[in-house]
Amino acid sequence: MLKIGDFSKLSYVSIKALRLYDQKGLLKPAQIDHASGYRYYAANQLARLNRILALKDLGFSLEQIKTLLAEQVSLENLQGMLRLKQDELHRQLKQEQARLVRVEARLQQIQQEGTMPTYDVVLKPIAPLRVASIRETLPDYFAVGRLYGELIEHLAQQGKAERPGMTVWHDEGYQESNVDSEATAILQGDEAVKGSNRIQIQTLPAYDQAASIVYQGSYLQMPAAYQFLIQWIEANQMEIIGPNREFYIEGGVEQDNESYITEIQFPVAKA
Amino acid sequence: MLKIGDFSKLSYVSIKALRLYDQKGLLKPAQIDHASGYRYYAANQLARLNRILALKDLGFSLEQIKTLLAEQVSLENLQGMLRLKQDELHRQLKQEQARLVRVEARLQQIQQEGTMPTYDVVLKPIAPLRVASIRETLPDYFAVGRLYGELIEHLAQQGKAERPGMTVWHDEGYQESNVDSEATAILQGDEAVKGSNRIQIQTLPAYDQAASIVYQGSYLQMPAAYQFLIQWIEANQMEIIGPNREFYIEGGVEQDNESYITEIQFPVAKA
DNA sequence: CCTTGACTCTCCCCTTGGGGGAGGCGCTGT
DNA sequence: ACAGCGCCTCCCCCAAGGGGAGAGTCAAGG
Repeated sequence: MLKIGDFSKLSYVSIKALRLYDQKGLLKPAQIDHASGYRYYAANQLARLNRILALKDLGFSLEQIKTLLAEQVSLENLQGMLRLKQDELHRQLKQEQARLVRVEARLQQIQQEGTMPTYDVVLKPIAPLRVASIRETLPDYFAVGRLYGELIEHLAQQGKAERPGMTVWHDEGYQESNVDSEATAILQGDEAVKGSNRIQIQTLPAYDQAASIVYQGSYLQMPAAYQFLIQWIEANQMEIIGPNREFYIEGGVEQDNESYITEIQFPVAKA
Repeated sequence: MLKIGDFSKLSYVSIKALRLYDQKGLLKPAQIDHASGYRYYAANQLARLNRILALKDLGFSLEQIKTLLAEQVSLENLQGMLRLKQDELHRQLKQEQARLVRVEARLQQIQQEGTMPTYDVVLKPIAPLRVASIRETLPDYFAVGRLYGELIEHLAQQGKAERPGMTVWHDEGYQESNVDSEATAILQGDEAVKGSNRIQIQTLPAYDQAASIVYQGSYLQMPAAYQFLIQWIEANQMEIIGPNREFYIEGGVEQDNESYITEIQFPVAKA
């Protein structure tokens, strides 16, 4: 019979951990002195402890190990849990690799710019979005303002207030002219709003991932932000899988207001 | 000014997290109503929040992000932290890959054996070890018992009790005869013990990693455990980088006592 | 103006796998 | 018999929030 300290040295497992495994029911000492509370381990419990360590090393939690060590666990269960863990590790591995790429991309940006990058790209999921919208091909990007005028007026006719605006740009890449634009007003949950022959009520699709940045400044300088975002997407080996969106978080009709805040989103997926 | 709920929806960050970032000093609301305690955020704080999210996504802790966001952080510091993170991610990646290999190896074992494997391989570091030892080339593995007799007698002459025994097998691979064997008695910390012309006092080298299993049973059946361990080492793409050791955790002079417990260790490194 | 329902506040407990330490006995060697 | 270490339980701590209680606040409709 070994006292906990001896067993700890033998197994390279801390006394604290051994007591925890006792408490969690993973490895009860072979004997416990009821008067003193001292734990006494048998040398052959080292085998069970080693099994625990091996499973822990495979990435299982103590709770999972407990079920894996239960007598009644079937071979299929065992294999199932291992396969699950295998999948999980696979996914984690890919995630970590992507993370590494992102760190490297940021290092490169710093190298090039000589300072902390101006923008920060965030990946986020995009939920489906109910909107009222007008889609039209316009001579240039700035002409979209007129469509918002129409939208606001349409809502006002139904006694509705102005809504946050968002533009969907349907073209792939930059257009000198003939810009396929969709101006939208974002609707709440299940709010009833009527459309018209120019104005459509629709639900925009969700995307698993979008790369987004928040841009503060005049609309005139926005192409630089676009360029940054598109470079980031390329550097991180992703591809654009849908039309991009512009959310006007704080905005208005002037072109060169430096305090305007806009969020640009590109739906993306790992290439 | 946005209330915390609006800011949360805008940023896809939970209210709980926003309050935490406030408390930790990462992102203080632009304004706080002193009477009600309500937090009010400005839209342009979204940029800072996005920077926080981006850095978090790179794997930094909130504390690290706080220092990274401090105004006085220099470009070198920034690059340094990113490089460090890059290294860390590299190491983690390799570890995860090794873990995945181990899961796959275990799945294969189960496939072959049709049951939970008999042994569990544990990787552990090996500390330097002070021993009294006799090294000799013996006719076979079992002959090592005689050397322990000598060791015990030698210790007894100095008024010392018996010590836990351990054998170092210096040959690479299995030997039919002429087994280069070293029987050792493990000494405590800095205990003074004299050697002799046959008995050496020495400190055995440390190893970063050893693959070990605990074997319970007769010495006669031990080769099966050896085979298992060596297969595991191969399956996990490691190589043996030193002589293996046998610790007699519970043992004696009989050959076929089924309750004997032995730990087998092979120093290894990633191939 | 009042009420109601949706928001928000602080405070507390919970998660994993133990680490650190306090205060109080137990074991062992001399 | 005593000293010194070993062991016990109990409590608090880590990161990054999640869940919920109880109480106060805000905005809109009647």
